[in-house]
Amino acid sequence: MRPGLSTLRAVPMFERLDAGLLNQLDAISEFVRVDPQAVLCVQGEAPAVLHILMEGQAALSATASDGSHTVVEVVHPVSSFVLAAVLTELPYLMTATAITACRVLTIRAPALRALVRTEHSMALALLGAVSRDFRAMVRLVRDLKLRTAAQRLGCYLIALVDDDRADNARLRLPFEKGLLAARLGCRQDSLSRAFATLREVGVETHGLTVVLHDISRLRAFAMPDELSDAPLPG
Amino acid sequence: MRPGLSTLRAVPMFERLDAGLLNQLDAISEFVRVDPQAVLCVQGEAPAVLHILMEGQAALSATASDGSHTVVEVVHPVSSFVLAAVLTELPYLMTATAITACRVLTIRAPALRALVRTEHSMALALLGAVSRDFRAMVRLVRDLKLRTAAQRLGCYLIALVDDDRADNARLRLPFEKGLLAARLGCRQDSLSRAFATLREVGVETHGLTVVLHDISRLRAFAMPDELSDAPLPG
DNA sequence: GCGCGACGTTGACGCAGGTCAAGCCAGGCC
DNA sequence: GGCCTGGCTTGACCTGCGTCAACGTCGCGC
Repeated sequence: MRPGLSTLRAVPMFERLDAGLLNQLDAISEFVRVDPQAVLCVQGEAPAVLHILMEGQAALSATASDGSHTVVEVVHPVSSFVLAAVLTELPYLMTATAITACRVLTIRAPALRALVRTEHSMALALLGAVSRDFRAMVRLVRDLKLRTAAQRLGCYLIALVDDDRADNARLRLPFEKGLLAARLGCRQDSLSRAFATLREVGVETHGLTVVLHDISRLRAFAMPDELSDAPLPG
Repeated sequence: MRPGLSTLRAVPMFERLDAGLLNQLDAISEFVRVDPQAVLCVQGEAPAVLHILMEGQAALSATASDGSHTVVEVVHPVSSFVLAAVLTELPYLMTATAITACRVLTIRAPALRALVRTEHSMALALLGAVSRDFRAMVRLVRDLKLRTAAQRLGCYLIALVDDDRADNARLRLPFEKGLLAARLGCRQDSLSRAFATLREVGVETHGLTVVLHDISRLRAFAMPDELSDAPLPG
């Protein structure tokens, strides 16, 4: 099914494009439903389409030749993935799997590349998108090397609080802890231990609801970045 | 000092640009010598210039607010760094330090962004460059999570061998082991142990010269990627 | 020759986090 | 009610690697 202009305009990297271009995009796109556990693309294959996740959650994971694998990123709406592979025409570096039921916008790679080549505004839009993706990866590397799982969890919780000034908050995790663990780059067991560690800095959990009793203490423990590129999606 | 067209053409991402554009680039660039230990840009500052390393080695490192820091990448000629920061106009995520004496091409950020906005071919050139950078970061994350230091070292050594078919080789490390350790994302101590581990799969070292007695065994141990985006620079 | 410093190696130790297994709790179904 | 299943937690254990310290080696200036 064609996505239509309103759907395309809901994609941040396309929001500045004019209607003519959106129509061209519409002509090379499909808007599809995807079942949980479905595989959207496979590491090592040549990129056929650009994916933009509109609803649901997907995991990007890498597999080594001995079969061990790791979740590199959890994608939330609305954001694209495998953009760099599509632009360079090089094989996907990761396998994308739907975690929940998803709605995904797929854009045919060769046609998209043609559009980039002819349309300057499209090139600029994608340039911004890849640059932001790149920075997200740099942050990820930095997080993995400089922070413990408990600190990463702390940063995540702090980012979930709307009010910057509040010193305590009650919030609800947007998804199951297994998925949260993947997002934070650790196993579920370790996430459990991380929550246990955070209890000492005033974090209380009951299922998916979390109470932060002392955000400044939590902040001192987790050392979140002063500034982030973009609001955290979930 | 102005770099001149021949220098600009030596930069892979600029090699396809026409002379007019290169002249415009030349007008907004400087070609500078940098002493070892000099700081090229500082994490958290707004990006003033794009850097392109023409000679020497530089380290990109990230620092947490508690002062701990880590080398994210070692840059080799000829490649740019902090491109994404320049394009998004967001603060540098890393600090760049010259490891050896370097020659660096710097391009003023606002003028470069203006050029990107008006010149389609420039936008395309940078789009390719950021995409490749992005993929390099994905590989880095995957390496950190799926391979041990010894395996990373093994992959590195295998990549240094010119002849794919050879089953043994003698080679010389292109720089000191301390720097190699940074490149592989570990301390020098761990690199030493990694070399010790590789002895069991037929790797012999004498100072900077390394002898690989059984590349297929080494390959089985390190599990290098079948395909790489680009030849390894060093 | 001597001392000295840079580089490199090795051993002892600690910590973060992966793995495995057991246990706990809640919901759904019979 | 009993039972199963799936999410979550906990404990025991192990491994990879960072840290610290000691030591070997090479090259340099004296």
